[in-house]
Amino acid sequence: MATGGNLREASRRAVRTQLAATAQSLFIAKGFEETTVDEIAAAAGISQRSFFRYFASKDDVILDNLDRLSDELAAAVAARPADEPEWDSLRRAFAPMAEQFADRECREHDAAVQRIIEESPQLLAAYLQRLDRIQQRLTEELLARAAARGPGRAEDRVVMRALVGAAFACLHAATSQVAAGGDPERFGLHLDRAMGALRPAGGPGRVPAQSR
Amino acid sequence: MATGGNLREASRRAVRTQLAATAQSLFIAKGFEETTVDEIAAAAGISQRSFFRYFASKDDVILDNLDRLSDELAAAVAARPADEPEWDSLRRAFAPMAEQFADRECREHDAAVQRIIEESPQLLAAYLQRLDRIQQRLTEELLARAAARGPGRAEDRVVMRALVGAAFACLHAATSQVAAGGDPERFGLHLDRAMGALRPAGGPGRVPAQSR
DNA sequence: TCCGATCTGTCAGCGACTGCCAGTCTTTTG
DNA sequence: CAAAAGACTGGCAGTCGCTGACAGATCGGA
Repeated sequence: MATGGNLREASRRAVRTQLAATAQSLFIAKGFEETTVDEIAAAAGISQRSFFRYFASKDDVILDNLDRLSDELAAAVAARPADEPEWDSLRRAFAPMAEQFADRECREHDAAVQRIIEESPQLLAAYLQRLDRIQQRLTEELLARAAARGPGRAEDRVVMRALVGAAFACLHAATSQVAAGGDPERFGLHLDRAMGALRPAGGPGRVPAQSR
Repeated sequence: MATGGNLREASRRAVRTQLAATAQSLFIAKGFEETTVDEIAAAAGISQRSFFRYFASKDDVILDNLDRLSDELAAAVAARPADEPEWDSLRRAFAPMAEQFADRECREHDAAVQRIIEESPQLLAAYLQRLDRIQQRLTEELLARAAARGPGRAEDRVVMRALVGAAFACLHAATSQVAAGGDPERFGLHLDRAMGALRPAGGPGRVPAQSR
């Protein structure tokens, strides 16, 4: 049960990685929508049917990283002190992404992937929808955190959702800038500037209760 | 060129409206993804091929209102004084949508449509992508407005994009709340609370230059 | 009345995606 | 070691969204 399952699991992951790499180079060469699943499968030496056993959809080849990102962000937010302003917790949770863009190796690759995403309306749509799901998850998490701290003002789901959405708007703005030809090295700078400009007021950074 | 084209145009619009109504009732009854284009076309008494002559895609039956919304928002923003803080201009531009939700007639219908959108991942994805395009448009518009006013700090595309995205996050949060079973009448209230809580600081509401 | 523009349905086809079946290969078990 | 169990694969057929091409119907204007 130990080695057997892990070996299978590892093999599966290896094929997935190889498949994703093959697909990405095809996308860069021909464009996302101009590349058929048959071509990807043929280039990887498997059948189309098997492709869909590794990825649930053509989009998934590019976007499955977001599932990992969702877990990382949720963990990063959970690791922050409960009394920290939500905006700062989100900003810190985004930090690893900025570090990744600082790495000269990943930088060009990630920018290329982002360019693929933003060049295809279909992919961009799927991308935004996944970001939306991540926002929902983080909203619930922050909501629970706030409720655990002070059971007085728990009902601000809308404001919390907007706050998380605003933070992701900063992230998306910085990412788009990089994809649109901006220097990838400045990603962290863009993110900091945007999140600094939009930081909600109210004391030293707490989200204000407002109009109640 | 006057009446002829208009008559044709009017007829086309009428068919579109009828088609959209037929499709929406089917979506409400069976769900979006469980309803095929063939069924919609049959229910409307036309061929599938003709359906695609009126709507570019199945999504379009639900989402083509967004094109009109895009124009309305752009016009509303353009009508605001150039020296008004961007956040306030956006807030005012959103006002007509709140009024529409105040109308008891449209309220239930719009909430139902929004529920259809949020219940289908595919539709939600397309919806978010269209919102993204509207944001891009408004960003460029506000950017041009800022550049025309003071040619000093024109290059803040990222911050401006984040600002517009944050405003739409407030809009989306309020809309989702309504779709998720919240009282549609409170839409304007939710929107105001969210936009009040996230209003960027810096003087009386101007977006701060920050870290420069 | 006839001409041309427009609208329509039919058909054929592509691409993403799925269910089903059969064959292969590996792992487990008696 | 052989047999049963299970995972992985390819092929086939079919659905659904969507598109191009063709031909017939319809309608407005000359």
